[in-house]
Amino acid sequence: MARLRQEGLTAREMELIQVLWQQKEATVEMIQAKLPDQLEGSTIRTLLQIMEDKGYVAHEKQGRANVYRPIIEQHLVQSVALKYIIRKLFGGSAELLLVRLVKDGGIGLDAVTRLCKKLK
Amino acid sequence: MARLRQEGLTAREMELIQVLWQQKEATVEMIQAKLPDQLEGSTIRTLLQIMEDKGYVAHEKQGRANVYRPIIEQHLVQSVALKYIIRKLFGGSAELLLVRLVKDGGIGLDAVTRLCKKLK
DNA sequence: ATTTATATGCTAATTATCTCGTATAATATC
DNA sequence: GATATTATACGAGATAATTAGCATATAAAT
Repeated sequence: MARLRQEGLTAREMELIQVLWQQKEATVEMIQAKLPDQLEGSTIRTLLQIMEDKGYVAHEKQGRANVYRPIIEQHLVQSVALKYIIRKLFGGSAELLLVRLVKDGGIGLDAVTRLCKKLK
Repeated sequence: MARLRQEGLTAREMELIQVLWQQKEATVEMIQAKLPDQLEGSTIRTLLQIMEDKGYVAHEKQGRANVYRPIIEQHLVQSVALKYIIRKLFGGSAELLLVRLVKDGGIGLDAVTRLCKKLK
């Protein structure tokens, strides 16, 4: 039976591709070392395969190992995720999200101010 | 075997509790009407039961129907979601999230500035 | 060239999430 | 009080996500 998967990245897949964004490219072994949880190589390989099917990563052989690299820009995935939670949890208001971010202390007010100046 | 569930809200559960936040309280039927997808009442009831077990909603009988209400504040769930995607997609940097938000045009620079002043 | 080591690709199991059917209980109606 | 109605609670199956075992292939070493 044909496995039907969601088009987007799952939670675990996001963890993997984040490593790829940081490292530009990586082998299974390198990814394994960077992950928060300890996963078997075969597990990581399965996920990479799925992500490749979905069109998020590509690989080429180098020596006997596969070297994987992301083929989608990080900011695209970020944008999609942001839009999603703004709509689902903040009633469509990005401003409310920002307010929440500041109030939570996730970002300092000075940091916001600094950003304002830099982008002006 | 004892079903072990994650502590947080799943995607579908968030949809339901969103309705409860908006309506303050609601019956299964009311929730059903507000949902984007068409779900059977029994499905919604199952989800509500799970959410009640997790401690997110409570209910009381009114007539023959259960009336459900959220017992967790919306901003708490918002915070958790924000932390989640900051960690998963922005390498732990809330600043980067803000930059992306502005660059995407999700929030105007003037709005950020205005917020800066207001919170100062 | 043969051996050794190890990464791969396949397959399958496990866990989690989502969904609904149906028997039961509770309410309303007559 | 008997009957019809309808929401509930339970159980269970379907779908999706996560995980890893293992036979095979192949690069590297001698």
